[in-house]
Amino acid sequence: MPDPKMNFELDFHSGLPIYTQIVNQISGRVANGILEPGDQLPTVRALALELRVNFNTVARAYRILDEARIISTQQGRGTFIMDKPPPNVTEKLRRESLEGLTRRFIAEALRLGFTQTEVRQMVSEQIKVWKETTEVEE
Amino acid sequence: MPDPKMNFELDFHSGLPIYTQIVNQISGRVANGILEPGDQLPTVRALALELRVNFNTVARAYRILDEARIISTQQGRGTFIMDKPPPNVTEKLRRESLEGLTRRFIAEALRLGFTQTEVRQMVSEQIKVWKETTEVEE
DNA sequence: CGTCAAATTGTAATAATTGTATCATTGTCA
DNA sequence: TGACAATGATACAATTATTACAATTTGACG
Repeated sequence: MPDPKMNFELDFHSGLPIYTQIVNQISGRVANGILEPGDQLPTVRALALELRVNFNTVARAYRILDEARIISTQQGRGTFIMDKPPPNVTEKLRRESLEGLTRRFIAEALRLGFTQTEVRQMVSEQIKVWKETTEVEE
Repeated sequence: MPDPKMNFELDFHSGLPIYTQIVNQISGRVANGILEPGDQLPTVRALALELRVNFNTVARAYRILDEARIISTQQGRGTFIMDKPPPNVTEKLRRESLEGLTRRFIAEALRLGFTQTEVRQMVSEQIKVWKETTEVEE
């Protein structure tokens, strides 16, 4: 039985690429709350079968959604809706959120026996790496 | 009760295979002395249950660690930490462990929409706070 | 103490499921 | 026609599922 949350309507004559239509429909369902964090999406092959398209096309859509951090694709496990990024919340809450995340990271690193210097250096290094691999940012 | 030495954090979104993450986290704890020679690791089935993965995946990680002489798996008995690897190896393992931990933190923070600058500043701030509350360090 | 059965632990093999990577084909449009 | 995007075909890697098995420990029982 096809997933009721997934009854897509593809328009093969719209000129819009199929993978784009899949991306739009999934992200739309996420935005509407029909798909919620943790929900598992159909496998690339199952959805491809349902939509009568090649599974590579579905995989391409999933990859785009994965890069957009909307879903999480996990080889051998499946694909799942990611947690929503924090809604537009007050600057105070935003800061507290980051503070908690950072405190847990620091505490864990120090608990594991790393020095403050090591942690600082690694953070700088990894931020630099991230910047290089993601082009423009901030 | 989960083993306090074993509170792993798997990142199913990192692209790194699960078994690799398990290998890195265990070898990192060994390199840092959190896990000491003779310590018993959770059984493959127990750790698999805790991490919500198949026990074959844990067994694969244990097998790799066993071949690297970091742990000793003994059928019917369990798995135990072997002697600490030589310093040049532990240094490598230590670094890789911290790198993984840091990458997960940075990825999560940036995913939540924080900028690199915000992350950098918060890390500096929290390290300073930690230093003040724990007196001597390093 | 000695013995045996059950439980526990790691090992192994195999198949199925899932996403990934790469290249080939098709089709559209300038 | 030629270039490029979209799609298809194929092979591959990671994980899961299932099952069976061997070594060891544990505990009951005499």
